[in-house]
Amino acid sequence: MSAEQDVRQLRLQKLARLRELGHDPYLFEDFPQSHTPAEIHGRFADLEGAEVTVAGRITALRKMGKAAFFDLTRQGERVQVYLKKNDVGDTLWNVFNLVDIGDIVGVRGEVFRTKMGEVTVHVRDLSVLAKCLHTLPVGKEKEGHHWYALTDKEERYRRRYLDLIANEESRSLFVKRSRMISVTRRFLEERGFMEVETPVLQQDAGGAAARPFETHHNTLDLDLKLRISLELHLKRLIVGGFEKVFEIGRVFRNEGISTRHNPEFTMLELYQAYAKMEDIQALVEDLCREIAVRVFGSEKLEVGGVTLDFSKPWQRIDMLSKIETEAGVAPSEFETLKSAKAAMDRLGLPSEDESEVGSIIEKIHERFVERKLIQPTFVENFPIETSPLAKKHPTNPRLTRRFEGYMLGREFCNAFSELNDPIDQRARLELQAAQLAAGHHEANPMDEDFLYALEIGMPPTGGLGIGMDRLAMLLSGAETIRDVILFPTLRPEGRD
RNA sequence: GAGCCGGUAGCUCAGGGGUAGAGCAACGGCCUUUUAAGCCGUGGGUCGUGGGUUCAAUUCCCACCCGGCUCACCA
Repeated sequence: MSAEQDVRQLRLQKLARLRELGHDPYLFEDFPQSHTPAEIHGRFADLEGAEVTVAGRITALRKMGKAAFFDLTRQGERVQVYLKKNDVGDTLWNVFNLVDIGDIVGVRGEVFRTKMGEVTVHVRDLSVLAKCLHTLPVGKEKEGHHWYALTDKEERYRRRYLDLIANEESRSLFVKRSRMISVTRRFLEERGFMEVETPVLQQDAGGAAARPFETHHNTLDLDLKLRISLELHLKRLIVGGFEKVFEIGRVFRNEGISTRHNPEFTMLELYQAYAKMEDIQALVEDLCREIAVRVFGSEKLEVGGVTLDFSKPWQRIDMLSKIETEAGVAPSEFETLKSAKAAMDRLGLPSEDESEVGSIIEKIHERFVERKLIQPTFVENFPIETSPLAKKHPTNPRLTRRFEGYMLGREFCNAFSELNDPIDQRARLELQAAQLAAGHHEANPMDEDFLYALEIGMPPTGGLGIGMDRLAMLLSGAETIRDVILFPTLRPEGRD
């Protein structure tokens, strides 16, 4: 007996026998519970001898003739249950003998402590609430050491429900991710931000440098794209008079998949009227500290051997100055395309396809600076060519009032004082549209309605975008973005 | 897209040109305070898919599929 299909047949037979005994698991609609496993342990002094009800999945089963112990696991918490034939009678004993590891059961019984000292529920009644028809990869565990957990990454991603059952670290990571987003939402609401929802389906997807997914509306016979950012609609709302808005939503980018990229991911964007870049920096500092404290319990987080310190102001660095110290390229070398390409050649980076100084600056920054930004850091003064929606720097028209946030050598946010000059914005979008027409799939399309909105008048505004998956990854120490996305995008399993 | 690594029982893995092994899980038996429960016994595999070489391929070769990592892409 081992082929998984045989196990399934056998368990279906057990299910049939349960029904013959008048115990149909699928007739139960609820199971009120008096305590969680953690409460039973934590309040043992009060509960000893008292009756409790608790339900969960059976994750271990130790039968000993006419008695048995089993573990019930619920929401990552575990409690041991003891059952013996004399206490429950023949019928319930027969029911119990049709139970397997993986089944979901509810029990009623009194709390006691075993000879070995473990707090345990002594069963008087037991209800099978769902049969598990397959062998469950639960593994075993003692003193924090695990045996035989589900480790195959492909299986964990494709069948996340098994991963969540088998790997407590995975379960708790997704709880943390959820709390991060919850804390973020509350943080913004407390500061007067209003949450809004803007269209996912758009005729032209702009606001970021990315290639969109394409789809089609049948009735309208209209080709549509999935959004690549939230930016342009949120700024329309600032024009409309909402002064603090945010959206936490899915965006879609039709690009390669890697440990840091999933085609769909969760973006937070917020816009605050009458605020500038520095105000947004303070907000990011406050938000990260809030998340660190309220989700992870401290202003200082141990991640991958590093202590991330959110208790003090972040370091601010100038992009070009840092490139000079880390890569040895002087700001003056970025004055012409020719000298910038020469600098790239000197650093061993391919320069043939480069047509803009700004792009070269960012590539050198990514290659030589980014990975060194371990503690929370803001990089300021991005080149104008790669920042088509940001206000110009007041004294250097080749730079913008834009910054990105980094920690652990990775980017996680992007923000700027928003460009609200409709004439300048038109010129920059025309340049983008020309690049798009020339085959740069990631360039921004022209958006006449957005420009019309700016012509109505947008107050000076600070904006921010945070990749919430990236942030979850960084703060939790996850190795890949797939570990913080419940169902990451994978190729379909080949039926070959 | 390129390179490297991997895919063997439900899970975690070993093996290796001659019809495949372990632990856990499963099945049968014993066991009324166990906890990686224990003891005795049993079954379980298209070795990712398809070709090729060979008397013989799970093993060697080629192609493909899926995954992982690194790089590229991500202005």
